[in-house]
Amino acid sequence: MDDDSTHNVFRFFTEVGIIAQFSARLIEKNLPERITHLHFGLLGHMSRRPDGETPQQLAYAFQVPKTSMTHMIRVLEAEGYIEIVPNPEDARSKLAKITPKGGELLMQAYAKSAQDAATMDPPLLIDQIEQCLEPLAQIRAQLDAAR
Amino acid sequence: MDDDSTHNVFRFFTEVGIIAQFSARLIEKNLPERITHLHFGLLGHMSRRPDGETPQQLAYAFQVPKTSMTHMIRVLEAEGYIEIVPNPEDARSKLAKITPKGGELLMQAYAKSAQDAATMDPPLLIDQIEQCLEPLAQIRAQLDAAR
DNA sequence: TATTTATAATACGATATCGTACTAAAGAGA
DNA sequence: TCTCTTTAGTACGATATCGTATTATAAATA
Repeated sequence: MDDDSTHNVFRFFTEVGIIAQFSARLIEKNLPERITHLHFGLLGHMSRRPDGETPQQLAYAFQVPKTSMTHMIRVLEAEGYIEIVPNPEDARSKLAKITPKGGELLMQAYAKSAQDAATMDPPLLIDQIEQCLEPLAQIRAQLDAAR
Repeated sequence: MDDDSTHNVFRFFTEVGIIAQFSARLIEKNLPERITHLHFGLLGHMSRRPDGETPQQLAYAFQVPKTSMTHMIRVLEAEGYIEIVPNPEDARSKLAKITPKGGELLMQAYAKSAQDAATMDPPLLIDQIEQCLEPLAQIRAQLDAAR
């Protein structure tokens, strides 16, 4: 890889890192006290998997250590946004599933954040966002395959 | 903003969040124990500002609370990667400057991470990365202006 | 089957994050 | 100059992160 490409890769990571910070703030502004953007992501993930997922799978999907995931799902369970049930296929394991209250939180935070995003000043650059979407998805898939 | 655009904005934030996680791991793999990708970012930032910056400016630039920045620069100082000197223009304030040892760390971590990035399998999608770079920079600038 | 090895989750402890309250200096206005 | 207000940084405490070691179960193999 030549120096120019290397430089661009680092610039890319820098921009992505800053934008990720901004989006985290945008969403957390519309979430209750102890709930972070990662919890929000977890709820969205689970809402698409009604049979539940194991803590292991969730840790892998969100790229955090297992112990961190243990803590996160405990917070979500303590607040009633998910329930944790035994895994019928493996007695060592568990399944985390979103509850109706969790679904409520997800939808409301989504709606409020969408409203915030829609009323930003200066306005969000929707064209640029849509232009990035496919390449970003490809890059993410590639990084995922490389680990 | 229509439902479709809203959906795309959230998808965009999701992809960006996951890629940011990956890039953080990529870099932290080549950093010493207590040093994170944010410290790496701080060193890069300071290397472009030889006169130093105040903790306040750094907290703003990296979108973290002042108290978090206090802690981060303390770690960097304790390890000798930066030095903290009084701000000659304001006795309440300080200036953080990168040291030669910090410059060393920055360069070595950069070189190692570049090497890792260049040898990934499957290989990094340089074309897609370069294709995103300008729109991402515009989106970041817009988010910056909106806060 | 009995034993060994591998895996899922967690307990625990060290460190990091970040909100609130505080101190000290700067800047504004009488 | 003498308040009054604002601002830069930090102490402190509650909670979060994450590495290491541990427990329980599953899977592999003798």
